[in-house]
Amino acid sequence: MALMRRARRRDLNLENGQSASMGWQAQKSAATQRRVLEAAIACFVEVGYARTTTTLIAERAGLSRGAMLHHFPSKAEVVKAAIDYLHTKRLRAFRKAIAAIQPGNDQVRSALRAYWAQVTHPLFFAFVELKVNGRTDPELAEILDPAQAAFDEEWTDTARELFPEWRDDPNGLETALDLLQYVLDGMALNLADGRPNVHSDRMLDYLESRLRELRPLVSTRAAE
Amino acid sequence: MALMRRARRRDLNLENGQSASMGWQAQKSAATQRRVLEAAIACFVEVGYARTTTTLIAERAGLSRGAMLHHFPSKAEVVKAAIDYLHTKRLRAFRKAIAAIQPGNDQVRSALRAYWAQVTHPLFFAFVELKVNGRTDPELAEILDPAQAAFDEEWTDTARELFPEWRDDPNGLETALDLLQYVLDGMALNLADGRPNVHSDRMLDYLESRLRELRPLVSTRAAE
DNA sequence: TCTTTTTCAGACAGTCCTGACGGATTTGTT
DNA sequence: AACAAATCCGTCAGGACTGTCTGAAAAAGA
Repeated sequence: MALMRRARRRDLNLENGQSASMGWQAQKSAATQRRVLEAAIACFVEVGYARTTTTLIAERAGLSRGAMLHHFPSKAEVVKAAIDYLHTKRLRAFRKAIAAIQPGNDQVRSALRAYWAQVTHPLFFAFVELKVNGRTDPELAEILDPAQAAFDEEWTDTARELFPEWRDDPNGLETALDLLQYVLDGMALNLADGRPNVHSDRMLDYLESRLRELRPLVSTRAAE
Repeated sequence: MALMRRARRRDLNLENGQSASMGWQAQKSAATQRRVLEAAIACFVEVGYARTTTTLIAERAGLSRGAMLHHFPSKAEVVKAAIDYLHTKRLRAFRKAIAAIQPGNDQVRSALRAYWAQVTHPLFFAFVELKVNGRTDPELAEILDPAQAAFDEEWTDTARELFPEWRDDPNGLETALDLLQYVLDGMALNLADGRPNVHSDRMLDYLESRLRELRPLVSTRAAE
């Protein structure tokens, strides 16, 4: 039984759609834990990582601190779980956005917009908070780095699938991906508020042209 | 006299080269204050803004907390003064780098490298710390925003001077400047450690080509 | 030399956060 | 119904940080 509880807790971090399979009261536990994690992430976004206290998280989750500390015995555990949760959430949103890209449509533009949406999403701010604080917090970096690496890998794999014509020019593909990432990250950080403006619109157009330019010519280019 | 002290303190924040003009013992005071501010900035870089405590700053400056609180009556004042100090320091370093660019040399490359040096400098991490924490700390943002704006303005003015041939294409110039800033900021953040690698080198080359491309043709282009 | 001002150091109270504990309530099982 | 376990809550001591206070040392002026 204690074994099942542990398993249950693992499940939450990886998936959160399957609540029917287990008929226990554990559902409530899982729901509570999810509430806590979402509250934690919301705190990262709204008050910053540094000022996120266990009191604040519990309050926001509609829970007492004691109750929260029952599910997550220490603050570090909450943070770790929240990072995993955030990571899967970002990845899921990203996959969804990518899956919506049809081969018939303008793939470059779609991928660009998908990444841009990714980066202007509030969750990205949470990630930035963690990343910046991770620079001076080795313990945090240790949790964060794998997540970041997994996200990057997923992204490049997806890109390779989406643009098979780039297969023979890995250097060009890497350049394009780096360019995309750097520009959008830099833009997201400088825009502070996620609102698009004249700078971001112009830069997105410009960037789109450059990516098109970097892309090898496809033999049958019906989309362009 | 108390009036002079105040004036003296102002002077430090704006300039710190002129210690000969005032023959007072105030020099020691100025030196101490400078030590404090440099210690504060070093703390931002090394342990992050959030974990920077007055105790840590004083310790690092080789001072007692009481002594420090004599010069800066509260932590907020230290932070404010440190930001001003950091700002002038970055600006000075930047001006120096720009001034070294000769019309005869490759101006695009030089300007690019100057900005890149700017962004890989430790002081940039301090700025990032402040910027990110400013997102959720209005009081900090209030101090930071003017400094950032001044820096940007200085940078664009310098660029306008340096590249007069861009006068008739303000949109192109803005695009180029935005591109430069976004790419390098994004790169600096993703590289965490300031070390250049294959990604940064490749991107710098690519970026240089794009900037050249954006630049209007100069009638007498001896430098190219 | 004596006085005044400035600079520096240590000690103090007040506040906040964390983690631990004991008890109450709810849920699942027999 | 009765018992066991899980879930939840309030309180506590310990530690850290900030800001204020008092007093000593050093420098300037008379």
